[in-house]
Amino acid sequence: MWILLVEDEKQLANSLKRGLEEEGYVVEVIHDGEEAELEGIVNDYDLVVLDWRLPKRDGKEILERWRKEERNFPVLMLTAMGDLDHKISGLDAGADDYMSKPFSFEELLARIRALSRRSSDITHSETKKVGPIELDTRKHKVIICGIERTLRPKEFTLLEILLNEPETVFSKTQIAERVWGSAYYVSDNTIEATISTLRQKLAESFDECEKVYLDDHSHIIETIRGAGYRLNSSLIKEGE
Amino acid sequence: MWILLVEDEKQLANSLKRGLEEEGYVVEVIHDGEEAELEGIVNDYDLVVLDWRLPKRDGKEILERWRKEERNFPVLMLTAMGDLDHKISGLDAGADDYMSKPFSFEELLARIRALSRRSSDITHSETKKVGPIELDTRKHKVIICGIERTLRPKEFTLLEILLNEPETVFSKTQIAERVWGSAYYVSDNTIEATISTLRQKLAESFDECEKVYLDDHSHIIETIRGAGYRLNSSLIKEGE
DNA sequence: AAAGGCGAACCTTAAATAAAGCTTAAAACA
DNA sequence: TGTTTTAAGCTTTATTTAAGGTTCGCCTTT
Repeated sequence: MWILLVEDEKQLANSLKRGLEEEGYVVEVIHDGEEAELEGIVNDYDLVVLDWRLPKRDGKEILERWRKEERNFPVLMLTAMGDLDHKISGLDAGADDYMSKPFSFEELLARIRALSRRSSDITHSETKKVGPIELDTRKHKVIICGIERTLRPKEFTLLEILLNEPETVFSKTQIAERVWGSAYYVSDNTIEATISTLRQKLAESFDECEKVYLDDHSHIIETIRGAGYRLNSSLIKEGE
Repeated sequence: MWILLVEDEKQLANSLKRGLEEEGYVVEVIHDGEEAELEGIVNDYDLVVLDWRLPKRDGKEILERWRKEERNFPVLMLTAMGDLDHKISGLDAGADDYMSKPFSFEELLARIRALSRRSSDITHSETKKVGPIELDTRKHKVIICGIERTLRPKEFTLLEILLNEPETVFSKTQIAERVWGSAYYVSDNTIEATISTLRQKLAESFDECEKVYLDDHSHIIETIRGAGYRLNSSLIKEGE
């Protein structure tokens, strides 16, 4: 989760940054309106916290520019207490939520969580299907030839990634970042072990299947030596 | 079920809030028109109870603004006795029902139930039935194989959520938001404890049942580790 | 050009560790 | 008073680590 925090009061900005980082967010702080506008156009943040009163550019201008450029990240605006006109104009300009200063950090956190979930709910489709493998995110299950099977959380997310972009090879680093949140503390062996158990479960399901998709069911996830892993490509074509 | 109650008489507002919370609704009270307008734009309530005579903004302005923003929650307006003009203008502005003050709490409840039922056919019918489990929304009771049992508000709402979408796995966050109104001050343990007592009550009821649905009645609500909870799927198919 | 050897990358399994969830009673709330 | 939340110890399950085993590509040798 990558958050841009636009706030000119440096002390406030820093304490928020620290707090958010402790919660596991990646936070970039910008104190200045012009710079914020540019960064927002260039980068695709997951969420922006935007102070409404800023030097050089005010929040409204910035936000309108972003929306014109089709930057659709959720924006949480910070306004002065009781500043009603600004709140309304902010919502008109495309802000998704507002908070009046002063606010508690807990409340900020809650709203950030709510906003990021709201936007991810929309993009996340319910079921994902590639060939004979179907993933039901809502039920948290894989379905192979109609046979259901529950996976453990890490296995599930890993498979989800591979299914999302079949044909793509995912490196260990990419997998670590997307399943574990960071590549930093995850050893290669951890990933290998997870791949291994996932493969076994998939193979078992395919064994029960009437139609034969592959000679060797242990290769539903292919290893590309030195590069990473991907879904077996013959599976993709076959199933469609 | 998340209700916004906009009412400037603080004493009335508080007693209504308490009553509705005892019924298992999550209630947010706002005493002031301006703030109500904003909150209604930002949040997606399931229903709004809106006093028509308010300081700073009147009900009509607020409601018109909401409808312009495509906030389509049902709105129940509260008007002064005999105030016919306001009733008409309110219904024109997009209110779904009205009540004249003074009213009885029971009547308010009845209308809230009617409105929420109307707006989403699935969510709030009088009784809900999934397999052998039947829910009496009005009395806060579960009926299992004809045997009634009263649940506490939190237990009831939680079960209601699971019954509403059987097969779906609900995360702790989702449960917290829908039963407690917000996820951030509810600890995991609170949810676990509620699940635990709910499970025990359900198990006791199933024990008295002649027909056997499950081997182990403590698993009527299944845990999907790392993902959340859902109704036992074998129960669903069996009962239909 | 084939055979053999070597090292890096990868696999597998079980054991150790860590995390998630359960339950009960007691405290706090309303 | 009845309901909800917290706390603590406990159980279950998931994840990581560790160790030894494969496989593959590459380089050397013949």
